[in-house]
Amino acid sequence: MEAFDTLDYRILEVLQKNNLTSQRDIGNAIGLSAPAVQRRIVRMRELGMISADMALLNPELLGPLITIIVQVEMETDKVELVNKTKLKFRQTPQVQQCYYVTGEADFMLVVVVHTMKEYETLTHQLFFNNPGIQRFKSSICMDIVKSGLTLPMPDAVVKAVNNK
Amino acid sequence: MEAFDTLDYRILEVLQKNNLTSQRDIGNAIGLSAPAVQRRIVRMRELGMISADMALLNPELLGPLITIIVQVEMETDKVELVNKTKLKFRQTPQVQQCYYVTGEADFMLVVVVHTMKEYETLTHQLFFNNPGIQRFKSSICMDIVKSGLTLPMPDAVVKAVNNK
DNA sequence: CCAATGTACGCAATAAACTTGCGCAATTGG
DNA sequence: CCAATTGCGCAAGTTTATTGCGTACATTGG
Repeated sequence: MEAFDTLDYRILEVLQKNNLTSQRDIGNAIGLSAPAVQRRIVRMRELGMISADMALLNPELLGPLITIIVQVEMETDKVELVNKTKLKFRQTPQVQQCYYVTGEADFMLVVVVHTMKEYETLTHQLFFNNPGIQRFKSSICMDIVKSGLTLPMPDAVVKAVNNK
Repeated sequence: MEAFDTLDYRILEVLQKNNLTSQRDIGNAIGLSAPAVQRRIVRMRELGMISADMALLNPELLGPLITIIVQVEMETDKVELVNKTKLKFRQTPQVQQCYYVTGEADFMLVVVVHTMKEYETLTHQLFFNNPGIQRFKSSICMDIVKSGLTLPMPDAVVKAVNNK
């Protein structure tokens, strides 16, 4: 009742690549009926294993967009201040991703804006107006070589599929 | 025939958040019939505006996963070598995202692995075995504060929706 | 100015996919 | 050994997606 089994992972593997795959097709691929697949998917949604279903858009066609990787360094590591900063990043639409990391920088951000002017405004909002932030370094993206949020499946699943 | 209009962008805005939204619901939201929405979606898929449809999985529940941000610095900027390196990154499943950027580093990678041992093996494959790579810096992710690939809509669209 | 063309729409019908009820088999626990 | 639980497949029911068709509107060319 608690955990997920290999069949679940194989369903996830498919949905992660294409969540419009019909339950019938998934069923055929893994040896289950469509309703069985459906019930597993519902369950995985309820348990939060599948957290969202989204369409991936093409940045090239959506208009001129600038992607910037920002490394943010904080003055102190006060928990309260860090949490407040996290919240701010989370709430900012232009911040596509935010990682709290070890090393020199404290945060790594992936920011998407329409213009450099918008980015400048954003830096004021996020960094200059924030007392806890010491420094930030921007790396402009010239090429999105690869983009995705695909996660690797547990080793056991990978093996099971390869041995088929 | 060529471009996209405001209605298209509003459809994209919805699908980007939840691509399981029914065409009827989208239609009601923007004042179109379901078939009209359907035809626009088909067209946007054909033109590559919608490049994929995927389920987002929960890293916490999928098992122990380690996310690492890697900054890669190359020795030379020879086009040939850069392209070869891009290809290698693109083909590596553990590389979730790869950005070719300006600044100190040449590449920014988001890497996801099951164990540090796997990461060590990966660094050998990707970096030590690659003559063009001078140095790389790893930042271990302690918290995925925000994750997504949502793109901002053209300003005109945003305004149009807010004024409704 | 008026036809001809193309494009996008809505409605209605069809097709496909999802969802649910039900009975059965396998496993688990008393 | 029996009752309870779990997950399955099948078949029916429901919703959603897709397609055919006629119409409206804008653009173009005579």
